Amino acid sequence: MVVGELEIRPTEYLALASGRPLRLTVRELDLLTALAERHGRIVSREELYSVVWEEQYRKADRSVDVYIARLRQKLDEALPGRAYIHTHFGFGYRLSSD
Amino acid sequence: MVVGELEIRPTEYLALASGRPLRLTVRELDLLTALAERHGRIVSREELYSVVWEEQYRKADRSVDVYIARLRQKLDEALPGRAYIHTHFGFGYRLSSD
DNA sequence: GTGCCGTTTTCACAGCCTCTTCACAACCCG
DNA sequence: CGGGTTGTGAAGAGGCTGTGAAAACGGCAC
Repeated sequence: MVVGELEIRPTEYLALASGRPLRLTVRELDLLTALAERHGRIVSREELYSVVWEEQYRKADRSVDVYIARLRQKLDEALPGRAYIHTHFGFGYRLSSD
Repeated sequence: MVVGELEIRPTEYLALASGRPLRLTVRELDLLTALAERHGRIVSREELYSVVWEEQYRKADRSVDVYIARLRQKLDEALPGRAYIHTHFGFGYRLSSD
């Protein structure tokens, strides 16, 4: 699965940025995978939470936001200046290479 | 849902003008969706308010008017010169492509 | 069991964005 | 004209998001 300079191989628990492996935790990789499977689309917190955490989203839960922040940090370390994860206020997040 | 050069996909939180995504807020998208679902018909403020705000319309509330103005601005940026939202004095608003 | 260590979850606060309301201008119609 | 209706910029309040840090959790070695 490829999005811009990102390549994700969920079956190998592996994510690459410009060919270099990212050091991600399980949750981080699951979240990135969920976004990558839906790249270009806006995905709600509800959908992300239900897919990654495999349980009903409790409103006011901030887990998704916290992990989005961590992914952004790691992606920015690997690929400075690129903005892969976009926030859509009131809707959710979107992964894309532009 | 298509009206002229507008395409609206509420389930994806997305509205396109000539294929390009519009940057809308939640309320703006809800209002545009409500108008699009009724395109070609005159829709009263009461109806728009009850659908989008999900509560009883208080007369003299100007929220609908303010959001119509914002939608017009954003639609005109995306599709200059086109007039999609028409005012029917004393009755309400109507969305159409002519 | 106990201690360690990396991960996950929760909390708190700051900053930002949107929504609502207001005020005044412009407009419509008798 | 005159009175009601609509257009719209601006501002404050409230809600949403970003994020560092603390607390809770869980696996592993001893």
